[in-house]
Amino acid sequence: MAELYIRVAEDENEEPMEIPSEDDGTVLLSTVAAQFPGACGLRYRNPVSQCMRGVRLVEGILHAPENDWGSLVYVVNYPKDNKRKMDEMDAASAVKMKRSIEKTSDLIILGLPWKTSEQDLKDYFATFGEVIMVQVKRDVKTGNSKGFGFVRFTEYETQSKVISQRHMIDGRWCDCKLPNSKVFNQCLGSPMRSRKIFVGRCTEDITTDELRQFFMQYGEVTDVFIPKPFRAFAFVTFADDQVASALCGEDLIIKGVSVHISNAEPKHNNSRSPSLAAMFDQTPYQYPSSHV
DNA sequence: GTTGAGCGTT
Repeated sequence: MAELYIRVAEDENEEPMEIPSEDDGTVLLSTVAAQFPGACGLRYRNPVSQCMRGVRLVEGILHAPENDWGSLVYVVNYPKDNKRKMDEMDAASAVKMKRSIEKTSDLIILGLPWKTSEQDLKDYFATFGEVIMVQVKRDVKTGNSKGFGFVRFTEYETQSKVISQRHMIDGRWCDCKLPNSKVFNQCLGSPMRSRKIFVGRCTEDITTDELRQFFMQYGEVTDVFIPKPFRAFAFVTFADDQVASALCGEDLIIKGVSVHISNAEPKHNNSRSPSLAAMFDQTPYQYPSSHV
């Protein structure tokens, strides 16, 4: 599809602005946000049904309905807590609620045969339900399996079933459990008022632009930082601390990689996380009063 | 080129 411009407006009755598409016909959310700061998506009125329809958004990329943007006017979506008069807590509690009801987690698989590959894992676990991520942990130098890995399912019922039994994989009995990091996270108390999140388990091919485009869907992103040289983590700062705290504890999938979101800790700090310190120490962790 | 309880390059 040749490069073209699509018509975007704040509101159906406002004058539209022309916004460029990419070579493949998609439109980047970041392009929209450049003109409409805080935008998190697009919608349009379907000429046939007269209903508003949402535009497909995958990892920061907006896809044309029916592969053709046409001459329709697309209307900007904003995060609910920006536009509507919602209670202060709603954005955060909505995510937390969703998580507590039926949110899947990465599961650790212990005892894998050395030869088992990610494809083997995917083939095996697909018999239980839809798999959205598998990993075999390997020695970075030799590439040899460390004998354990991770799996993530779409459906919570699938996860429950998989946890409830042992698994014969390539001739060995393996256990699937909630990883320790998860168990601790469930004990996390009140979130701190930080607008910055720590994005752990990043791979080297994930760029700052991709992080920005991905996290835009949750709220306005004001900063992305990736340490160099590569250290497998990044920081993302939102305009709204509610968005940041709502994401803490989540495992999100970016470019097929499961990254882990936690609160960005203060720089000078002992190696133990606040939640661990709070659990094992008598003295509660003191959150810093001013922290960006 | 080995191994067999564990926990994902903060």
